[in-house]
Parts: sequence; C-alpha cells; structure tokens
Amino acid sequence: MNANPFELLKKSEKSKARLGVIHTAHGDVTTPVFMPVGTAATVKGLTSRDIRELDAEIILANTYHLYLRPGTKLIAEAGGVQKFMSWNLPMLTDSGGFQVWSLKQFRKITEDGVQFKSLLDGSRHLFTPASVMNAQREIGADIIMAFDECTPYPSTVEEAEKSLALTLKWTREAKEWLEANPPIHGYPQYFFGIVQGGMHKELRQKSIEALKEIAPDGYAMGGLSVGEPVETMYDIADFCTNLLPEDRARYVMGVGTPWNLLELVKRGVDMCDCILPAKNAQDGLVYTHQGVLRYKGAKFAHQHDLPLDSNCDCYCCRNYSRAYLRHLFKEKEPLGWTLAAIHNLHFYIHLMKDVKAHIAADTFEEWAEEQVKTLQGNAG
RNA sequence: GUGGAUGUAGCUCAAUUGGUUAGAGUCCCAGAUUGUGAUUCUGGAUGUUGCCGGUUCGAGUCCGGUCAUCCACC
Repeated sequence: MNANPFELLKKSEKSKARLGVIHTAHGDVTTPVFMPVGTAATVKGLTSRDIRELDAEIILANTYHLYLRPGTKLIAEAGGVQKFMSWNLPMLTDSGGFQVWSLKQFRKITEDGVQFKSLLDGSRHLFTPASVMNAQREIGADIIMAFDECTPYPSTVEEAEKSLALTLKWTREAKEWLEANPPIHGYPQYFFGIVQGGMHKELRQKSIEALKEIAPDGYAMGGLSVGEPVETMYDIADFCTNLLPEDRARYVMGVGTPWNLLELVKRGVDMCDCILPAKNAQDGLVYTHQGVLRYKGAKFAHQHDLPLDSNCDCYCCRNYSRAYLRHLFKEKEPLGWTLAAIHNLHFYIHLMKDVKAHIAADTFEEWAEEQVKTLQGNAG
C-alpha cells in the first residue's frame, strides 16, 4: 500500500505554484484548494446545500470532537461521516493532535499517547496513534491525518526535537496500524503525515526525511501560525516544499488569511484549511475584493443598497445589504453568522478558483502580488 | 388650579448617615483571532448630576426657587 491520490498537472515557471488534482472515492479535488472547516461534522450554520453552492470541493472534520460527541462508533453505524451529515463530496479529518495540544492543562503526554479529560463532562480518555486511526477509520473521511504533537512556539531545538521524535514515533505506529486494519466503509482512506520541527530548519528537514521513509500518501506541514512572525511561517513552508516530494500533495494545516494563502501557493502549497473565515464572519469581519471590512460599525446601519462586497456573487451579497447584515450582527441573530460565513467561505473558495485560473494562464505571480496588497487593506 | 413622584453618560440605572478623580451595563470607536476551548476577547471615548441660588470645610445627596415629565385629585 503506497497509494497516491495526487496528480500534478502543471508547475508555474515563475514560482513554485502548481496545479493538481486529488482523486478520491467521493470525487476529485482540484488544487490549490481551500477546505472549509466543519469540526463537528457541520460547517457551522450551513446546510450541505449551502456548502455545495459555495463550490467547496472538500471539507474537514475533527476526530477529537467527533470522538467525544457523538462518538465515532455512532458515525460508523451511520455509514461514515459523509452519509451522517449528508455531504457526498470528499472529506478530510484532522486527527485531534492540535486539540490535545491546545488543551494544555487537561492532558498528559506520554510515549504511548495522550491522556486527557473531556471538557464536556470531565471524563478521562486516552488517545494513541492506533486508537486515533481506528476512530478515523470509523469516521470514514477520504483523507486522514497522522496523530501528531503540535510543537509550541517558541521552543528550543531540544524541545522541538523531542516533540518531533514523538510525532515520528506516533506516525510510524499509525501507519503500521492502518496497514493491518483496512478501511471499513468500502473506499480508500489516504493517510497524510505531518511535518513538525518548530521553526528550526534542520529539524524540519529531519522530519521530512523521516516521513519519506514512512511514505505517507501526502504531506502536511503542522506547527505553523502558532505565534511566529508571518515571514517565518512563509519561510518555513518555503523550506519544506523544497524538500517534499513533488508528486505528493502538500497541505499547510490551519492557515490562514486570504493573503496567507496566496503566499503559500506561491511557495508550492496545494491545500489549506482555516477557521478564520467562519470565525471572523461571526465576529463581524469579512474579506472583500476591496480589502477587509468590519461590517458591525454604526456607519453601515443605513447602507441599504450595498452588499458586503460589490464584486461578489455569493448568496449573501446577491440578496442582502450591509444594513441588514449589521442589524443581524447587533441582534446576535444566527442568520447573520450564516450569511457572513457564506460570504467569507465563498470568498476564499473563489479566490482559490482565481488562483487556479491564473496559474493556468501563467499570470499568477503578478496577479497575486497585486492581490496580497489589496486584500490586506481596509475596505470600509 | 392643588397635591405627590421623578430628573445622573446617547439609552437603562448605581453612588453608605453629605466625604478623594460620580460608577456599571448597553451603545459608540479601534483592535485581536489562523489543524474552532462554546452566542469570543482586549483596549478606548463619553457627563456643566435639568437650571438658579443657599447652607456647609465639603452637595449628585440637605434647603429655597424655577423648569420639564409622569401620576392622582379638583
């Protein structure tokens, strides 16, 4: 077993940007791609029809959250997460390594795995590479992630090296378990390893060399955007893609802003996911073609004829005004989060469509440079 | 017309028996958020205490007058 779902279609001449396809049992994913986050088997506030209308090609769910509730066995019983949530396109599950990492006070890490207390009811649980792989088998996503330890920032070389060793050990154990336990839902699940090593390049290199021996089906870069300067984040991603096999998908986990995505694509990244568009929508911030717009201010109360983004054809912008969105925000009406999230996710996904078109037309680099400036600006 | 009640930030209200620089929520403004720890978080601005006068070392607090609003009764 050494399946590769990724097909490289084109490389830009002027940067490391590339076009590709990830083939899965639930359909193809064209890259570069942004994956909306649907932690608890729901992209918060959106129906699967909404998500499809965003032209999302793949979404992400979280093993840790689904394990705690409703339980992965229950999802297996439903026939897998896609059937459970009525989403028949590709899915990816994160392993829960990041969640365990962010629950610092409630967990204990050992060589074997992580003991933690549920935030829901205080019950004790143990995650091991095998148990997490089993949970992901039950959930049934098309792409499943290694169980890793996200290295904190800042960390010394010694700390990062120790953390990396643990991630590598767990990744080997996960791979072994998967080889002994085939998928249970009747279609393949591709296994992605996670590059760690903190901001230390020699460790990132070591991580990649070791991962190549384990031979996962794709490669993710973890431990980024955890507090380091953006330039460092770009630099580490750039360093990693130089060393990663060209014929495999590269996924930067948990990043980022629209301009972050453009910078990462330029550095040879194929996949990204981030809660930011959904979270920011909820907090009154949307991304537009003119820049960032905080739509909660009083000055928007009377803008009846303007949508959030005049150059956007998402469901929200086609039908609702800034005045209405601001009203919903002030009222804390769930519909406001839904509409703003629809806009933001649509913005991200269509930005990536533009990215693909420009790579195809050999105009990506100039276009992206322009966009990075505009998108970061203030739109209102 | 008579009697009573109430006037404090844009709004709703606090402020021991008179005692430092009149507070809080909301609203307003500006930020933050990056493999979701929840319907987040952080910072900032705002007052002739209705008005005039008096008592007092000291008044949002007490007294007189006046204006406004509300209630009751003629």
